Amino acid sequence: MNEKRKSSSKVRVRFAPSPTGFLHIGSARTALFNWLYARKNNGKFIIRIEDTDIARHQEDTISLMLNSLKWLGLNWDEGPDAGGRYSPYRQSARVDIYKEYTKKLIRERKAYHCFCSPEELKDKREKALKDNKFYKYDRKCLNLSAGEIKKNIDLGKKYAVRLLVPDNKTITFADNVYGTITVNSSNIEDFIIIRSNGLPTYNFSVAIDDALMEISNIIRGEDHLSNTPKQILIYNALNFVPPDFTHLPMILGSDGQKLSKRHGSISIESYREEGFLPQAILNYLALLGWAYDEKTTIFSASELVDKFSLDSITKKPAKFDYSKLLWINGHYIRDTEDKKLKEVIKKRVLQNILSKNKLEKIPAGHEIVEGLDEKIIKIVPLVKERIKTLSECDKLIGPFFVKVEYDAEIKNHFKDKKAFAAEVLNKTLDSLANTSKDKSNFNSSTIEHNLRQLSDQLNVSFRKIAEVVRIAMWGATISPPLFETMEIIGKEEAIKRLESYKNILAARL
RNA sequence: GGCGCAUUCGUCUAGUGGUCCAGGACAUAGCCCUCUCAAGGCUAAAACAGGGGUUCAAGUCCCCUAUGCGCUACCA
Repeated sequence: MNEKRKSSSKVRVRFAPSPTGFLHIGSARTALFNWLYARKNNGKFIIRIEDTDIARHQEDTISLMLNSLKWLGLNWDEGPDAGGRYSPYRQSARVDIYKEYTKKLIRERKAYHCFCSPEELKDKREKALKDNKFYKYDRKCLNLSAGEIKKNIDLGKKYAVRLLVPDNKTITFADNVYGTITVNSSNIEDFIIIRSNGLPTYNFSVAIDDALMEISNIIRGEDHLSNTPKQILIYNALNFVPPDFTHLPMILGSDGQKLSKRHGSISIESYREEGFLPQAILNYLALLGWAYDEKTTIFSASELVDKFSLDSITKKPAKFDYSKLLWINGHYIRDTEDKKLKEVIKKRVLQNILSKNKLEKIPAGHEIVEGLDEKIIKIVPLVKERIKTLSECDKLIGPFFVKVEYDAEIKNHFKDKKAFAAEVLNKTLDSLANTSKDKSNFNSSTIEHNLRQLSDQLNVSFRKIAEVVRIAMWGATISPPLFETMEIIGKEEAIKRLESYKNILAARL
């Protein structure tokens, strides 16, 4: 057994989730910072699964998390699926290692058997709490003789193993973010390192694995700051050299409370479904607790790698600001090449628009999925700067693919101006009928030209004319640019829609 | 209760003793552009938690208070 971490200067960092659910915002930020540090320093990024709590363990969440990580573009060099020379990368497969070290600690009298039952301990703790007293394990089992221990074990009594924490020693470590942290060991009880089921507790397994896997830098959430002294105690007991520590400020909900489901979506997966781009999420997450300079807010992944530094991480917990994420996502949507956007949008059209509308609702010619690419590539430039998420896009472009629906409000839109609206529709239909049968004549500029003429002719502002046509065309007061939209829909369908709305008006006249 | 950590516009932040009547971004408001909605451009409003020190000089250093958060589990 190698007792000391090799003093190599190689950067090795890890992301160590416990498989209890989706990858959420906070974990993703931790993963990102580890990844950035590894890539920046030509180091290794390692994934380790901390699955020592059988009760909370959910096997299927492992692949869910790994998929989210992949989707974000955070690739790893060693991990449960990738292997590596420090495998296995799952704590459940490393219990023999922990047992080995436990034996050693017991042999050296740095740890001891504890036969106290969880109920007994709980009672003591609650009593202390009730009396407003400081509670610490009373070391009832510390001085059991070898014979007593053997007898208990032979009797089949369950036991846990506790670390013997030295009294009144100063534990100090330098955190890259929070500076020098000092704790007196007397404030730490002899905490359990092995549960009565034989599995290690977090602080024990994490310290051993980080040491054995030669992790050079630990980058994790601030909630672990108070755990660090305990882990240092373990490093010391085992003669391991502690790594470099960096604790990241927490990410909180808008109310300053711990980010949770109450605050809306917290899993990366749900952001993906909502239509956020991975680079937008990465960019936003990087800005939570880190800043490069006084003005830059947009960073590509490679710029982040290039500019990232542990020194510029802030201490203050950050509130998650959904509207800023939205803005960044909108930026990246605008920034994406049309061709690439077309692919993502196409997927969503097939999944969310065409599949959710029954065939009979889709007008003739629109159920055909061929020609979809050509159509979407024309739509992309019309919508890319008006959407902040892809799910907004779904809503905006629906009528390109599916029959328009006019709801009650839209049907009533022209209340006392029905005659005017009807006139606009009639004149527009006329001019469409008069234009050559040649379909190439049905393009945005001639459409616009005709409508502008109509505006002059009726002496009505152009926007009022456009409003009528828009509502007929889109069943909504907002739409992508009208004339380009009509060109994409095609003359035949455009005429149909003008007539449908005309009939609605007629019915109400 | 004990221990630890934090505190600059509503939000994310810049700021490492003078260059800060505190800079940027999101959000908000107004104007411009405009076929709607956006996008874009311009402008506005908006902060050093409070109190004591140290210093010629404090957002920046020290102390106290307040508030918030974390740990205090046979969770991680």
